[in-house]
Parts: sequence; C-alpha cells; structure tokens
Amino acid sequence: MDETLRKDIHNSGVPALCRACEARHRGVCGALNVEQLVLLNKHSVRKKVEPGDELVAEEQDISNYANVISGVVKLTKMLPDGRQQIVGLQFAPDFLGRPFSKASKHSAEAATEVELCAFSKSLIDRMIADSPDLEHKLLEQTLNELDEARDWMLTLGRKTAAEKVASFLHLIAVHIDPEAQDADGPISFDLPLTRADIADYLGLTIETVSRQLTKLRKDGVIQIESNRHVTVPDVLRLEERASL
Amino acid sequence: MDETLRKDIHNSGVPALCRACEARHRGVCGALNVEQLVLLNKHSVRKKVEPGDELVAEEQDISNYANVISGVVKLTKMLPDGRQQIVGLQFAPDFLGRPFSKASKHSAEAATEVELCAFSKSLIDRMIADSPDLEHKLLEQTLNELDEARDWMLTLGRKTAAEKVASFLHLIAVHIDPEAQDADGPISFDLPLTRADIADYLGLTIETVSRQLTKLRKDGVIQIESNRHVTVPDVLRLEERASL
DNA sequence: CGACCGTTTGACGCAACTCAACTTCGGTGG
DNA sequence: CCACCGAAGTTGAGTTGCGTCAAACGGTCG
Repeated sequence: MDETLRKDIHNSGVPALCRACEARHRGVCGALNVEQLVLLNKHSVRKKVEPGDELVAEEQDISNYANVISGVVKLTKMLPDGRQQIVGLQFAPDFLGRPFSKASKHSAEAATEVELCAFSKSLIDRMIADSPDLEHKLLEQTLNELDEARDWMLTLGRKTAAEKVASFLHLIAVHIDPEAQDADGPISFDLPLTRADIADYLGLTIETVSRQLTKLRKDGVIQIESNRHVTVPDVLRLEERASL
Repeated sequence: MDETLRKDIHNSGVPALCRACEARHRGVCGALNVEQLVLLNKHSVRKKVEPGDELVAEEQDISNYANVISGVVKLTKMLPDGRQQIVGLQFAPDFLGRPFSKASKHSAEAATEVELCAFSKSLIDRMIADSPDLEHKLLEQTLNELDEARDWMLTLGRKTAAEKVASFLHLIAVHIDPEAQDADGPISFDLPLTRADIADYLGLTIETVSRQLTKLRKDGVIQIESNRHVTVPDVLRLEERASL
C-alpha cells in the first residue's frame, strides 16, 4: 500500500499511454492508483473517430465508456419527426457514458475529429464500486454538467437569437482558452461545429445563425476567416451581446 | 456493527421523525445507517415554507442542505434584465443543495407549500466523505436530474408552444402518479405552478400558456376546473400533443 | 362591497422560420 | 494547374407563431 503510493508519486509503473494522457490528472483517471491504472490500461483502447461518426445511439445499450482525449463530442436528442437538439458538448478530458443505466438517453456523435480512450463498462462499474475516489470524481463531473445544462436552459428558453449566438461563441472561446475568461486580450479559435450543429445547439435554424454571425461581424464584435476560424478582439463586448 | 445492522432492520433506534419520513427510504437518507441517522437527526430541523418563499438565492452562500418532504420547489435563473427561467423542479424526496461548491448557481423557491428537512452543509459534507453509499445515492440523483435537464432542453429548444404546454402537463401528471406513465385510465391533479411559473418553465409568456391550455381544453385533451385542477381523460392523447 | 391578483381573451407587430437563389469552400480528377 | 462538383454557408423575400399591449373576467380577502 505504502509501496503503491510511492510508486504513484514517482510515476513508475504508470502505463506509458496514461503518462502522456490529458485525462490522466484532470479527468476521472486522476482518482485511480497505479494498480488500477495498469488494470484499466490493459482493457482500454485508443480510438480515433471522424466527424459525424456515431459513438452511441439513442436508446441503445451502452457496453463502453470512454474519455475524450481531444476533439469535441456532441450529445443529441431527436423528436419522432426528426427535429434535433444538441443537449451537451463534451471536451477533453470529459468522461463519456452513463453509469448505472443500461441504455443511453441520447446519442453521442463526434463533432470534430475525436480521440478517445475507451474501456469496458463492466470493468469501470466494478472499479467504481470499490473506489470511492473514482465515484467522487464522477459526481463532481456530473454536478458540473448539470450546472452547464441548466445554464444552457436559460439560454434556450429566454435569450434572443442574437444573444444565443453570442453565448455560443463565448462558451467555445472559454472552453478553448479557459484563461481568457475575463481577460481583455484578443482570442482566436476554430469553431468545432458546423452552422447546422450550432443551430441544433441553440434551438435555431441555420439561416438565423448565419445572419446573426454576419451581424456580429459587421458590428465588429468578431472577425470571421474561412467560415470556421473566429477572432474575438474583445471578450467583454461579446459577453455584453450574450447578456452575461 | 452487527448490532447496528440488526437494529436497522427492526427499525429500533431510528428517530421517530425519520421513521415516518418520505425520504427515509426513497431519498438519500436511505443510504444511512441508524447511527448516522441519529446523528443527522440531532442536527436537522423540519420546516414548513409558503409559496414564494426563497430558500436559496442565486450566487448566495449555501450553509444548508435539505430534503423535500412534500410540495414542489422551483430552481430558477435570471438574466441581468430580469428575464427568468425555471431550470428544474424538485419533488419529494429530492435532495436540495449543491455539494462541493460554496455558492449556488441558481435560486430555489417554494412553488407550493413545502415541507423540508434541513440540515447543516458541513455535517453532510463530512458524512459524504466517509460514507460511500451516501455519495452513491447523490450521484444517482444527480445523474437523473441531468437526464431530466437534457430532456427539457429538447423541449425548450425544439418544441412549439402547444407541444411545450402538453409536455409540461405530462411531466406533472407522471410525477404526481408515476404508475399512470402509460396507463389509459384518467388522471386528475392540481397544478403546482401558477401560469407565470409555467411560462417561466417553458420559455413562453403567460398569455401563450393560457391560450394553449384553452386550446387543449377545447380539443377535449384536458378538462380544467377552477384554474388549478386538471383532469386528463387519456394520457396517450396528451403524449401525442407533446410529441413524445 | 370594492380592491386586488391571477387568468383569459382580443388585436396587432415583430423576430425568427420557410423557401429559394446564390456564393464560397474544399476536395477530386482530367 | 485549373475545371468541376457537392457540401456548407450566405443572402433575400415572404410568412407565421409567439410576444406585446390592453382590456375584461373571476375568485378571494379585508
């Protein structure tokens, strides 16, 4: 026991893949000791998936969990007639999967190119059962996701199209560069979502998203290069537009 | 240890208040042993609050947690200019509070008359730390709330006013009488929310809510008595209207 | 009874949707 | 390298669902 702890600190015994991993400390794996990490590593596999690839279908059985190593995953729900809503975005090092439930209530799809570290559900469920730290990490992530979901409900229910689009840009900007939260330097980033995805995230149509983006551009709040790359000269002006 | 377990089964030693409590088995308290229950009971207090009473203000420090014993609590968020959105409803035996965070991100207000069992945050936080079962229960409730929040995001982002109102009625009907989920008998209940609250929950105006309710009434999908009491003759017809 | 609050109903305006044409981007093959 | 193609994004014109404003209704309480 003492032994493993010391090893943990010195990183010896930690699988090479984990040592170089984004999720190793920030994600749920941070709660695991060397022994568990080695075990998990044996039963995990790195995957790279392309934009549009479906990871989990709605109502489908879930046999795997995964950590997002890089890229963005969108969680979507659909009405019987095909109307769609993105109900969450997962960035690295988020944990993907729904513990204690057989079937997922939404589908998960790669929005960009995504790297995953996937492992079997049953192994994790067992590890959760005898590692309180792991469960604690999961609870923390889940509480954060709940806060984010509720923030977004305010956006969906009460903001105008213009405010929604500004809110989206702000959300991405902050996720790309967490330090830029309230800094006043310019931020620059690639949108991980197409206009159609943005519309599905905001509860709008493609056309409305496009119009609001051009409006923000004409007003000098953002610059747009090649449709995907966005520069925000002044984050505070963006926040105003988002009614934050 | 053996002793306490046996006691637990026989209910002796369990505080009288807890023995008669809704949350005792279904809620988070179900994860506690007699010893913990006695300790918690010493530091907990039953409260009754009136509709409109604020339990936790947005951004305010949280010094207390609570279980909902009866009634409905609404969780709300506000934009700087006053626009409001209800981001969640808590029914008995839900747990109220946000662990691992000093300040709440939304305000909590009694929608109806509400009975609470309140206890100090610090005590619970300590109990969570050394009772994995308690943390497990919390994780389960949080995951369920997250699922509900995401379901509602679909409603807010993609449904029409008519579908939203039908969805709301369905949600209440199911919460009041969980067995009525897909049964075909008539259901009857009191709305726990005013028209203004319903509007804030659905991202609509009072007037639109009212108009859609009268439309449902005229179409025979619901009956309304005295503004608050609603009867649903056929739940399936309501589900159709809600696009479920 | 009259004041008040919650709700309903009606008339009108506008923000966002729909439909449609056009432009730009990115990749592919001649 | 340029020509071509399909996909993604933009822009415009017309429509509509929901919001706004305003008035009336009904129940409750002092």
